[in-house]
Amino acid sequence: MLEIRQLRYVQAVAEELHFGRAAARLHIAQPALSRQIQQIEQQTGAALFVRTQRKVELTAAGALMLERSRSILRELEQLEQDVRRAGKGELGRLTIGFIHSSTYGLLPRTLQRFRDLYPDVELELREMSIADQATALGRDHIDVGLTRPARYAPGIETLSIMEEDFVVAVPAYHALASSASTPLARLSNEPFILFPRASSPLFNASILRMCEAAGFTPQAIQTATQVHTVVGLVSAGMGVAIVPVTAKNMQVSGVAFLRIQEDPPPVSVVLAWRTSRETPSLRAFRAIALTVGEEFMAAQARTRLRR
Amino acid sequence: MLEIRQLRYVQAVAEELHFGRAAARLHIAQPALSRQIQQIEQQTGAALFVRTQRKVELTAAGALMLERSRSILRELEQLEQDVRRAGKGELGRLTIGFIHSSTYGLLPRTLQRFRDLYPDVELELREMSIADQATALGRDHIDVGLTRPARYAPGIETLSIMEEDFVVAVPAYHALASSASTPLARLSNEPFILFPRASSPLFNASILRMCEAAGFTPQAIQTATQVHTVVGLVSAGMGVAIVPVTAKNMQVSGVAFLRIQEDPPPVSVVLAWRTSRETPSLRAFRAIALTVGEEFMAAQARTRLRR
DNA sequence: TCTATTGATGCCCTGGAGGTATTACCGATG
DNA sequence: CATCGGTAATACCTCCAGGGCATCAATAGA
Repeated sequence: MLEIRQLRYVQAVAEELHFGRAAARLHIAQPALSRQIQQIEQQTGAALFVRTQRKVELTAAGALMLERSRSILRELEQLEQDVRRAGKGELGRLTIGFIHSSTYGLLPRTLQRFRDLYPDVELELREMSIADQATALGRDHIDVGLTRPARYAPGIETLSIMEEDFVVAVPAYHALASSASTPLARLSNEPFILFPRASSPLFNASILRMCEAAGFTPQAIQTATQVHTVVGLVSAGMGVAIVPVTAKNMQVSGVAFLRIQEDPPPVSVVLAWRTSRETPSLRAFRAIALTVGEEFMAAQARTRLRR
Repeated sequence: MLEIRQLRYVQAVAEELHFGRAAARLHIAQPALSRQIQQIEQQTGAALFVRTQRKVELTAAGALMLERSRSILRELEQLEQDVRRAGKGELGRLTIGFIHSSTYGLLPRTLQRFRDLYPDVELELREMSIADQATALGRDHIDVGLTRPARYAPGIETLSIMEEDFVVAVPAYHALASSASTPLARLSNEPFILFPRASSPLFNASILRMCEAAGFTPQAIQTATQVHTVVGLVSAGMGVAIVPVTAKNMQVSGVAFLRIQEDPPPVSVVLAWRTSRETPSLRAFRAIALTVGEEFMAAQARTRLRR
């Protein structure tokens, strides 16, 4: 089979139409080039050049080979570049699972920054519940999940990229609505909108635990899986709720958010991925998500200090 | 730059996912392959394979390289084949000039046979006068001309591919129309349709010469450049003419053709081309045109014998 | 713990690509 | 017409990168 070297030599001679100059351009001596061309001609059985003593001319076969060689050499160069970029994670495809609540801030900012830095990595986005992401990771349906801590199968690695505080959400007309913060105990007799234990075990357990620490068990009047549904129900006046602070970004009117004076443990947003499917793009995505998470937390801290 | 060998090695390992088997397939030893792959990875800075002790897996960069390598290797193989074919004249493009009279038999049959044998040579056809072909050859506008003997510039080679007899054409109602042949002297008082000396010097001179040998000078009542126009005028009853025998194939009714008893020298059809632009396709075309010409002459001879 | 498998490493060898010197060929030039 | 200049081809030698063989290292499985 033809070698790349041979294509480059043919190209040089065909373009210079002069063995000496072509050899100089290739940084080899003229006899070596002459021999290589001869060998190619022998190998293909086709005369590529007509060497009359005073000039070199292309034959039809030579012209064909020049044209095609150029194209192959271009492709090869492109391939090498692309492999290099793929190795650095600048090229490829990343399928990202994410929970709905991350669409309010964390996800869009991460995506924007990632696209700026790695414009040639195709991103595919899939909104999925925490549980669905766990199984999707196991089946390689997604490369990475933007999700919450949970029990993952072995081989799944997680990285906490941000912790967010819980806040209390009350209807705008509620007596507490104008306060900046409240002890949890003040809510002991309020009707609660809670997360169902089955589908949102993390939120459910965290909230029950903090209420119990405050000395009461919240009375559920309704449950809802997604944070934004819960906030919607609060806005409709059905009751109060404890939600992660990102809920503030959801643009639901008629709801006031209050800091919890007991400072209960925050809830994490994590990235989850399969260790064996680590790719450079994934590493890059992790790094970016982490810094974005840190920025969000810094913003949270500033807000807290201002009050 | 990447070498073809490297692409083939990557492809083999990527497809086998096993260094030992891949090496066997490449007819080299496993250590050599391991080293080559390492070198490629170092050269591109991208990990192509993940070697866990029990199995080999592709990375994203490796998958990319596999796919693109396949395509480049295919192209390269195709290139080598095509160059080989171009060298044998089975591929390329041939621009052919031809005189109008060759369209009745010689040209179509040559083209048909050439296309059968060399289906991948593109043929471009240009009807041109003898003089135009001479200049077109000098300017490389055509690769070969199907024409008549003439004075060509130096560097133009010609090959006679067939000789055709002259015959006499008379209107169907003419007294001679039912004869198979005639001596030229019988035409001494007929009105003649002749070829103009300026644009058809060969026919003009040949006809004048044979008439003079028969003892008379033909009386021109009209001149016309193309054979089929001349025959048309004969059919219209304007006079008689001396034309090459191919005129019989022109499907003009109301004309009778007679052999000339003096057997004057025939006229040639020649191929003309520029020596320096000799290509394999051109050689192939010459060979085919020559055999077709011989077949036509054999057919002429048979016809002559039958009478 | 031992064995089998498989990729990596060390060391040597060789073919072929490349270099230098030279030749062969031809056109130009006085 | 002899000579010179330019150019591709040839002869011969060198050297190195790709390849082979032997072996190691790491891990899974019995």
